[in-house]
Amino acid sequence: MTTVTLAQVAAKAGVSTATVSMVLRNRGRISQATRERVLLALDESGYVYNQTAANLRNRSSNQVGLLLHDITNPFYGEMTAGLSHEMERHEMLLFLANSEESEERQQKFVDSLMRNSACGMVLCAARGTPQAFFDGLKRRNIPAIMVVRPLDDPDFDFVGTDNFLGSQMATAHLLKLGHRNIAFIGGSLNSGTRAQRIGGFTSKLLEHGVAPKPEWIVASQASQSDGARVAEALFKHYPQITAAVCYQDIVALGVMQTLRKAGREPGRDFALVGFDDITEAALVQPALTTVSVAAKEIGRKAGELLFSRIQGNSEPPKRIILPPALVVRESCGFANHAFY
Amino acid sequence: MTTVTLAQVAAKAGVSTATVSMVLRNRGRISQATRERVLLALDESGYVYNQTAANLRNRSSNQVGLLLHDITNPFYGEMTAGLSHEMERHEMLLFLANSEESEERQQKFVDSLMRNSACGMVLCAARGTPQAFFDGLKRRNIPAIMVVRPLDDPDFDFVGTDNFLGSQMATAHLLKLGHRNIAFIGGSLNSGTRAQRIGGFTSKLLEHGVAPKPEWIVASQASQSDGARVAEALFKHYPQITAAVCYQDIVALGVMQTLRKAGREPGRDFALVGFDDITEAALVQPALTTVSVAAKEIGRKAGELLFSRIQGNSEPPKRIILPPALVVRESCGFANHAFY
DNA sequence: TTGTAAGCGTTATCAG
DNA sequence: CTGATAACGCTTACAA
Repeated sequence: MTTVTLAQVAAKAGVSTATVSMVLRNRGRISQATRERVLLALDESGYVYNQTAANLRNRSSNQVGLLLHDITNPFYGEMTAGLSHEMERHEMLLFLANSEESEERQQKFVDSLMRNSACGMVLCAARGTPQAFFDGLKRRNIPAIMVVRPLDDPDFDFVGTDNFLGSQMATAHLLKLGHRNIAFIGGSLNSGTRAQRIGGFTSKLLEHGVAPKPEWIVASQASQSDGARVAEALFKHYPQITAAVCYQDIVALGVMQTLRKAGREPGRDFALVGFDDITEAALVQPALTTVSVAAKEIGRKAGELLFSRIQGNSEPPKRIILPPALVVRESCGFANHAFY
Repeated sequence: MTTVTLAQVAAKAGVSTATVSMVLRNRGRISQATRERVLLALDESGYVYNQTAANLRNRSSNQVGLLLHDITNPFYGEMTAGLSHEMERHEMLLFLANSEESEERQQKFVDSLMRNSACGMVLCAARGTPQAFFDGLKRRNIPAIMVVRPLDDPDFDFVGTDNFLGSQMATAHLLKLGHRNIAFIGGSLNSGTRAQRIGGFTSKLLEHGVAPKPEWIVASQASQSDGARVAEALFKHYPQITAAVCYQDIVALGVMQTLRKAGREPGRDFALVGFDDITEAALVQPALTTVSVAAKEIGRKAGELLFSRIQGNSEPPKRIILPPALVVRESCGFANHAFY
């Protein structure tokens, strides 16, 4: 496997490397005749452009990183698809890493990106990442967009959704349907996203004169089984609960199981709203009413913003908050008198 | 942002670049004294290794590509996690691309990998990829591991599961339970994976003296709703069917819906086996008996094999076929007298 | 044990 | 419009 170089193509075409380079990149003025000669030589030689050499020379690159904490979560799968699509449009390559919430792996990935002179990155930082990590990133001076997990450092661009508003919409929906005994199920205790969603939940309850009960706000892991487990304990103590806002769709699916096991049919005997609008939400029976946060769109927007930063856009840091939408399906009953 | 180079570190430490390079890579014999001096200079200067320059010089790289057709499919999410983890162990970076079944995007990604001198790749090729694509890949002479979708080209390494055997296990299970009128539901018509699974299905039927009925083998898209739709038509024509092997778990979930709609309870009036063992399989009611294919393990194994190829392992192409396992749950009745 | 210097394959500057 | 040639930052014979 001999690699064909520009010089070899140039020799073959009887021109200089400078000329070949210019033809390749459509720069400068090249006569039609030589251009064709070069193109032919290029074609015949089976030349493959060496991006590494170009990057070294240009002190630049076309590679960006994406750091997630859990790629197996369908939400992040969607987001990755959106970002990947956007990067592809710009002929950029996407490095992927999965921190699995390990701060060490996260740091290693970022270091690796620096060594490989990536030109930017999109991060959904591991839970509990210390400020030092972000400070280090700033010192590096490389475009970095934070996504999904809210961050209070105002120096970074951020793309996410309005958790507060989404949760308010879900809660308002249940209230309009007449529910008063509403629980909030799911999320981990130290999650900022969860804090925002709980904020939306309780504020909307209060707005309607309903006092939030702390005992009815329970955490769970991001899995169907843990959602089911947690809901079981909750409903045993408080059978008067008739509705719930769930932190995530997968948790809502678990809650559905628990309800059925107790002989209560979701959508008839109990109203349930989820969060995320994952694919399964539309497919399950009854179809899950949920707050859609457009994961793909977050990926796309993050990609767009990252690209503009790479291009040199130096406006002050932005916070792009995508509006959530309430997707009314069947899990709160077949009522369709919700106007918001 | 001035980039610190080896030369600058060398100057600072009062040694040559060769010395710094050797210290950095723990090569050659360096006296303890100078090593320490260099380490100090390295530290004080905030030096960042330039992998690009090293790669150019070495005509190598530490970057591999992963091409999928649908990253939003949970199965591939799992697989990606397995591969990513394995690559990380070897300090390699992973490029990700999502072909969305587009042959053009797939080709673009591979070309891009070549330009960036990736040192290997893992591919789950788009459906209907022409042989020319694979031939082109061979000419490139770069380690490439195919995964999941069976390929009849014997020149490539392959990691996947034994669809034939898995399907046989599922079918045998139903036969042992006494079923004779068994359908096969799901998969797209031009899928090689499906062909293998159908092969296992029919061969096992024949082994037990049951003639496979072509009308009872129906295709569907990879969604719960289409599984439901397809099953509905099937059961209307052939109410005598009492069991089914499904191409995928999600299809099986759709079939469950259809059964219930017709007043038949899965696990009691009808026996159902799925394929994939997705998370939902364990959680649905009745829990789905299914063939497990260990997506994460496929990713891990593919990574392992790729790494060995990159290291120069030139044994003939391998086919790593991970053994499927029948996970008996409740959707075929609560019988537990299956011994295989 | 350490230094010198010639590449790796591009790009860009400057002549011609 | 085209050609020489000096970088880009690192590695590695080969010298010293």
